[in-house]
Amino acid sequence: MARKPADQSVNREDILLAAAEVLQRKGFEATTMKDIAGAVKLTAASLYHHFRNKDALLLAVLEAGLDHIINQIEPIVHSALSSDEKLRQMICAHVVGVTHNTAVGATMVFEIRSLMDVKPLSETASEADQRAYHDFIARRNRFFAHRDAFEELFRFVIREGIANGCFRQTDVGIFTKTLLGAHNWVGVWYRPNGRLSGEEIAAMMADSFLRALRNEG
Amino acid sequence: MARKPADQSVNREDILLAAAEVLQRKGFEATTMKDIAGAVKLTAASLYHHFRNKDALLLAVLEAGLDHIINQIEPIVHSALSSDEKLRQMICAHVVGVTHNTAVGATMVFEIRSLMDVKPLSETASEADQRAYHDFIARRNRFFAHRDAFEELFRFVIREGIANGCFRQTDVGIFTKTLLGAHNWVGVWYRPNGRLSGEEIAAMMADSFLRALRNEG
DNA sequence: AAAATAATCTAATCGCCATTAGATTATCGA
DNA sequence: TCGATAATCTAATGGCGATTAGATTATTTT
Repeated sequence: MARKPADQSVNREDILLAAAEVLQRKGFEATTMKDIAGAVKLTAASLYHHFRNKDALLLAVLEAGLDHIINQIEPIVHSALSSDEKLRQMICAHVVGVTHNTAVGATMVFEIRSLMDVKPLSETASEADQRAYHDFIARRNRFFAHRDAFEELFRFVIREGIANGCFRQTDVGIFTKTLLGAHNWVGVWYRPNGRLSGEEIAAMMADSFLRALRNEG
Repeated sequence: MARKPADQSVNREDILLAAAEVLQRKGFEATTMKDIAGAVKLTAASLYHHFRNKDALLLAVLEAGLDHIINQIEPIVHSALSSDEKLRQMICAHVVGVTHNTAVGATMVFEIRSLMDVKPLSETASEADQRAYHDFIARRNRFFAHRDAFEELFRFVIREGIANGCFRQTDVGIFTKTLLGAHNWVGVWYRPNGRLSGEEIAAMMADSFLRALRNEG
């Protein structure tokens, strides 16, 4: 059967973490396979043992990051808390998540475009390449859908809060975009040794957005 | 003396606008000189008549975008309006600016990193290259300073509003980052034929942020 | 019209980078 | 210990893309 991986060999997850760091620093297009390989002390060729190609590697980084944050936020949505407390916790979880791994956070923000313009398959592609390509596209579309679902979690709670009178009447779509834009941007400017911790920043942001949303009185 | 440019020849500004559009669509690293040249019906080589190299072209795009938005916002800061009215107008001007030219807006957000890792000059560089390089670096640093000054306009008005009791006590730095993150993100999701106009979106966002900031009562 | 300069082109060059081919080495299960 | 498979390596390949060299064409000034 499958052999148990040796302790000193590099595994998929090591590569994903290192790749996120490099991708944040240089951006997808400017990052070479050699850069990523170097970050885990491999040669570029060795990466192809773990990932089909550069696009697949990027997608894997993004998937891992998205899964992680969704797993943190979904339970809050389905809890028995009040809508405003839900939203507060969701904002904190998201912002703290971004500050705890700015690499993945920033990659999620900046490198998604690179997924969009994957070059079409050449005419003369083998059967196997065709299949691999379609698998990739399907997987990518699943990722985008997953990403929309993430945003929908926020919309859901805001809608709920408006319905039960906790929040004022407002345009849910715009408010959600405003919220997520602010969150995403944290990954750009946050510095681990800065004046404030991720938790402090998260609390302040949650405070502001709840003031913006809560009903008067 | 300098010849007056012919009407049918492509000028600097045509190139900047076209370049911003291409850069938004593909990102700096993925954009080739040929792409940009094609957008104004030139060959790649011809671009070098107008710009020293690709980095200089990017910098010129960013400078133009930043100048434009600063020119819109600076007068508001120095007007006689109340702090909250100033902030409302600044938010609207910024967001509308972003929606009116998403190309420049998104480029400002996404491509600045490319300016940061400009490769250092090779050892064997000519006198002229040395000078050109240092000019470029100086110009880039001026751009970054200019960008900080833009952010400072918002901080200034918020501080002022807190001082005169118009706004609640809050962390000015964090609030400003929150605000600008939300604004910048608009360039990512806004679509000209979407449900709402840039002006409508701007008004809603300004409304939310002013609720977040205003003193109670 | 002649000289000067601006704008553009065609045709290299040169290097880098994703990807592949084909070993080689390490680890595990039997 | 043997065979299988995983993990890694070295050494191409093939193409693309920024940049340059050197014409060529267009426009303006005198």
